[in-house]
Amino acid sequence: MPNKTRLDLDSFVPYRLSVLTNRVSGAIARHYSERFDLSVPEWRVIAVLGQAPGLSAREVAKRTAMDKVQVSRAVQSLLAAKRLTRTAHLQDGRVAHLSLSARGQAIYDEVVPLALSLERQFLSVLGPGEQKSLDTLLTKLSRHMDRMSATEDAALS
Amino acid sequence: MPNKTRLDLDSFVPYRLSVLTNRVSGAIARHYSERFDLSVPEWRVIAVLGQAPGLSAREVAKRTAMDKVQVSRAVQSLLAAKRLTRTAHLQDGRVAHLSLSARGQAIYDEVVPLALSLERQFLSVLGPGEQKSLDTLLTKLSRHMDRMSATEDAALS
DNA sequence: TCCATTTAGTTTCATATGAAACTATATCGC
DNA sequence: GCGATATAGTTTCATATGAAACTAAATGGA
Repeated sequence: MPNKTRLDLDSFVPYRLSVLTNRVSGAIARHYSERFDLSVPEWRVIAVLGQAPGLSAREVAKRTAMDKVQVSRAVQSLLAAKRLTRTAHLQDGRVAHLSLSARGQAIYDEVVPLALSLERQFLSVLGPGEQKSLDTLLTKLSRHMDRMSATEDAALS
Repeated sequence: MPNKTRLDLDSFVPYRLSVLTNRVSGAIARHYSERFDLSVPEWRVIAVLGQAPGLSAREVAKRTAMDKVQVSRAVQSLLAAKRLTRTAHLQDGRVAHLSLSARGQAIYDEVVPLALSLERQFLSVLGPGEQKSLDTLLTKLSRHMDRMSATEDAALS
C-alpha cells in the first residue's frame, strides 16, 4: 500500500471500521432492544455479569470498556427493573457486588443465542481461514492501540 | 472456529470491533478536535467537501453515512464559523451547494496529513500482506452488511 | 489518632444525538 | 394547470452522553 497523500474516506481505514462497526452494533442492538427494552450499556452489564456474577461496578466497567458513569446508570436502571441484585461488600463499604436476578438471567439466556447467531450470520461471508485471519488482525490492532495509548498517557505525565 | 454456545465478550467479534473502533476514532478525533475545535460530524463534512466540492447536504449525508439531521447541524456550525460557503442551486430551490471556504480549506489541508499519519501509525503493526488482507475483509464484511440490511428492509415492506 | 489522599460510586450540568414533526420547494398524475 | 405526493433541509423535543464535582468509605503516614 503506497503512502497516500490524498484522503479518500472510502479507503480510510478508521472511517471504514467506524461505519462497519456502527452497522453491526446497530443491527444487533435493534434486535435485543426491541425485544427487551435494553440499552447497549445495559446489555453489556448483563453480558458480563452472566459470565462473572458478583463483580463490582468498577470491575464491570473495566471488562466492558465503559466508564464508571455509564455503568452506574445502566446498573441503576437494571436494578429498577429488578434485573440485577446488589449486595454490600463485607469488608469494604464502598463496594457492592452485582449479579443477575432471575429476571436478568432469563434475559441473558435468551439474548446470548441471539447475539451468537447474529455474529455467525455476520461472519458467514468469510471462509474459516478468513475468520481466523480477522481474529488475528483484530487482536494485533487492539494490542497495538493499547500500547499506543499507554505511550501517550506516559508522555502526558 | 467452533460454534460457540457461551458468550465471551472478549471473543465476540461485534464487541471487539466496537472497542477497537472507538479507540481509533477517539484517538484521531482527539487530535483534530483539540487543535481546531472540530466535532466528528464537522470533520466528516469537511473531509468529503475537500474531496468533492459543491455537494448538497443530502449528498454529503450519503457519502459520510451520517443522517441528514447530523449533516444539517454540522453544516450550520461550519457556516457560522465561516468554514464553508453555501450557494443556492440554480434550478432547485430546496438544494444548496456546499464548499470549503479558504478557512475550511486550510483546516482540510492541515488535518488530512495528520489523519493519514495516524492511520499509518495504526496500521504499522501489520505487515503489507496483513494490511491487504484487512482491506479485503473489511470490504467483504461491509458488502455483506449492505446486503443483510437490504434484505431486512425488504422483509419489512 | 487524626489529617491527607485515594478509591467506589453517584449526581449535576452542559452538550450531543435521533426520531418525528415541520417548512418550503419540486414533481407527478390527471 | 392543480391537487396529491415526494424530497431537501430545519426545528423541536425527549433522551443519551461525558466531564467534572461531589459523597462516602478506606488507606497511609505523621
